[in-house]
Amino acid sequence: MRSLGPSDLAVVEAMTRREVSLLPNRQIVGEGEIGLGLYMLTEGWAFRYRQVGERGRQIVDFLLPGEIIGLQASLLGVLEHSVRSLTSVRLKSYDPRLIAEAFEKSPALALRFARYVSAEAARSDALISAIGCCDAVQRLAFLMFSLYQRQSRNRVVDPRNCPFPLRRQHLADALGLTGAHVNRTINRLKSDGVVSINGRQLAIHDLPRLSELAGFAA
Amino acid sequence: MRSLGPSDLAVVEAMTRREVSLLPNRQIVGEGEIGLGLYMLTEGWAFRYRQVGERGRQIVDFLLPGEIIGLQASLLGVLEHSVRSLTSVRLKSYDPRLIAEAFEKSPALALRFARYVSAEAARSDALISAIGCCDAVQRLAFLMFSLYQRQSRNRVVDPRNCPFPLRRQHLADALGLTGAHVNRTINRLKSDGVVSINGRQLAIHDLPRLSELAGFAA
DNA sequence: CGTGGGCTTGATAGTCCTCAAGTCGGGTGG
DNA sequence: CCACCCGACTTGAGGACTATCAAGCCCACG
Repeated sequence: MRSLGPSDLAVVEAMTRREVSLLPNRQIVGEGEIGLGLYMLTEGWAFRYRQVGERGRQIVDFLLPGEIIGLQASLLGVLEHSVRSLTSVRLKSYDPRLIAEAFEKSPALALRFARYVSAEAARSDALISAIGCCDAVQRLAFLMFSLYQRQSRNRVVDPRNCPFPLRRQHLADALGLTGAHVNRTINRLKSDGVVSINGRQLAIHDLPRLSELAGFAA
Repeated sequence: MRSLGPSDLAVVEAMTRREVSLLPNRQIVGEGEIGLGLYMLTEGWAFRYRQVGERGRQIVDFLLPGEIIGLQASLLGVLEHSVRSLTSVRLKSYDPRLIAEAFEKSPALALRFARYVSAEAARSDALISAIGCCDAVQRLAFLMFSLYQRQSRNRVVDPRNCPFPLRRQHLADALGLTGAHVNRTINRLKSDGVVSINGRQLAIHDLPRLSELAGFAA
């Protein structure tokens, strides 16, 4: 993707508001919010989710540093999901009118936004496939591999020591499983020598195997 | 959404190619394709899906008349899924460069495309939630209700006689179930007086109940 | 040191899958 | 017009996978 020109950046600058920090597990945007929020996650992880019924929570995507929060909502004008911080995070806040402004004045920026939304959609589609067609081992492998790969795009990541701040319950809520079963499945992956989790780090012992289980053709 | 101006339509006109008809269950775009296709579905239904492993097929979305095929692929430049006709269809074909052209010359059109992709993404997210958190009855209710509602947006649809060209296997592949279990579940919905399927028509006997089961707050 | 949340583990049950056989209906050719 | 045929639908029995519930453990934290 081409980088943006000075005029594109000026559009962004004009709409930048302030920067805030949040503790883990705080609501960033949600169904209770007034108006639409538009943010960039400058540090830390977050996740997008939907409340299902009274007790069910479906995590739809994880958000990594550098990614945008609230783009879909700003485009559609309605809030179909909520976003929470997973770790401590730092957010840059923008005026949601930035979107409309970009489409009017900065085609390169608008195209970026559109591609960003498409990429999110592609991730959603991949998650649907994993949940719809795969068993617990494959689902976990899929999520672990995806998150490893997404982190690898921005910087070099040691597969044996990969940041992985998700708790069992996050994995469960993202993959349509229960915390208990996620745990059992992680044990199996560990005893099979594929991956292990220590604290908030993921250690990938057999990357080819993981990617194969994840459904990314070996 | 505001309607497009004459200059927007001119951009579309210039990129319009030809119109084609296809029989049911034909590949429209797929992993085997050369280049990216961009189409509008003028008549009939289609579905977007991903091949998972050797035998698994996950349907990610259904496409109704008036909807666009290949937008995500044209934006990202890669094909993450395939599209097939569900019924007989009629397609208008466009030059994929229409996308880039729109972003350069027609902000209103570009915004439309972006919103379209966002809406698709929102549907994907909703499907994730249904598959991840709901049992078979709720998943079926969700899909039936969604498709009824989408059709209702364009024209008046009789709930007792709603077009529904999906076979059991399509329902199964979309919802992460098997054809056999879809069938049993449909029987239960029928004996509970919620909906019934006759040929290619869906008859909704209890719309409030269906929407409640589907997770759309009663 | 007490406390609480997350993790771990076990027993049990339910949902859904697998496999397979039988039925139905629509299209085709004689 | 009827017999045939194939694909889709239907139904049943048994089994696999995962949920549910509950208890104990461990560690971080106050």
